[in-house]
Amino acid sequence: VVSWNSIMSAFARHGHLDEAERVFNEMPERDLVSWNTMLAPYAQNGNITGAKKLFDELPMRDLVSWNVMLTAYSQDGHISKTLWVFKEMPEMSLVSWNALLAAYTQNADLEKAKEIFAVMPEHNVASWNSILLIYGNACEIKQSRETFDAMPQHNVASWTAMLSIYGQNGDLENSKSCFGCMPEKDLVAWTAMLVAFTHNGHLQDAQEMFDAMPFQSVVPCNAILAAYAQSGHLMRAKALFDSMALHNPASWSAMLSAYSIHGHIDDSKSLFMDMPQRNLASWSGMLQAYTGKGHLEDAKCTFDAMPQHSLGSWTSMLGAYAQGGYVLEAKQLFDKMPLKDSLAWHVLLSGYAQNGHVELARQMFDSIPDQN
RNA sequence: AUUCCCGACAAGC
Repeated sequence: VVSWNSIMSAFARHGHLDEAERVFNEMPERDLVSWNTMLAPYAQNGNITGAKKLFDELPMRDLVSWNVMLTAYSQDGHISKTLWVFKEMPEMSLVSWNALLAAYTQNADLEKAKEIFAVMPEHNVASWNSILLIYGNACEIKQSRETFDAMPQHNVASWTAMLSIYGQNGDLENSKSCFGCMPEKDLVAWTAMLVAFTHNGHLQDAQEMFDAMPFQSVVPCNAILAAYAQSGHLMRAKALFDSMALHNPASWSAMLSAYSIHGHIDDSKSLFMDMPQRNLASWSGMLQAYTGKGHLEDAKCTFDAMPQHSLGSWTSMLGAYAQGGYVLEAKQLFDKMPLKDSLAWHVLLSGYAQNGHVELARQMFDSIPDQN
């Protein structure tokens, strides 16, 4: 069984889930490890429903199975579900506590995270890493650094987290020195350094990282692709996109939104048609292509065809009507919005104002709940 | 390296 399990997990590690499943189906006998090996990728890919479904089908469950389920929720920041599983599980380990802690980190809930950290029976590097991250996400760089200095050990994740935090705050020098100090550099570390460069507008340095990187993966490709795309190097971005062996949803949406933002509607459209699956970001990207150029008919068709809407898609459509002077349509759409944030009010109001509907604008202004 | 915890990627907000 152990050999079969090893083969399975090797496939799963490299993303060949279909192969892993084939092995699972073919093996003469299966133990809990086999089942858990099948379960884990669901959590790692953020497929909560898939994880839950398989979890419910498990013939037996051990601590690992429960932990996998716990992290499936935790990674998505579902606090209530995470807590529910945490309370439901028959026993828990340090891993379980860390997963719970990570859920609060996802939610940027510093107070709760500190509370959990204080009550958990023991800590390891992963627990400390969560704390330094949560400070970093709250822009408490000093606290983050103090945590880093105070923790008993560091691993690659600690160094990489610190590197990214500096990068997010524009401190490239410290990012670079983290990268230099790391005893071991893996794919994630390299990518984090690359991203620190792209997010701070250092395309050249990013490209050098990319070229020097001893690993290859879709993630760093996406990062550099997005950097080129955003800065208007569309040909270069497209060439990179075409050369990539693998595309994930992030690759598609980086490319699509670049076309849309820069007004290349036809390219947006053909890319959109080529997409193997479309998520909310894809639809929004396509919508943005039309609204940005005032193609109201196409925009509306796209909007109506969307399987789901976000606040952003509503506002985008609303803005297109308002900018085009179609205040009636704008108002109708506005009334249908299930949720109206201040941006939506603002967009509609500006639409009235810019098109000379002073009286309507005034009436609208008076009915705004939050008039700042 | 038989399965579980922490760090990297797109876009909107």
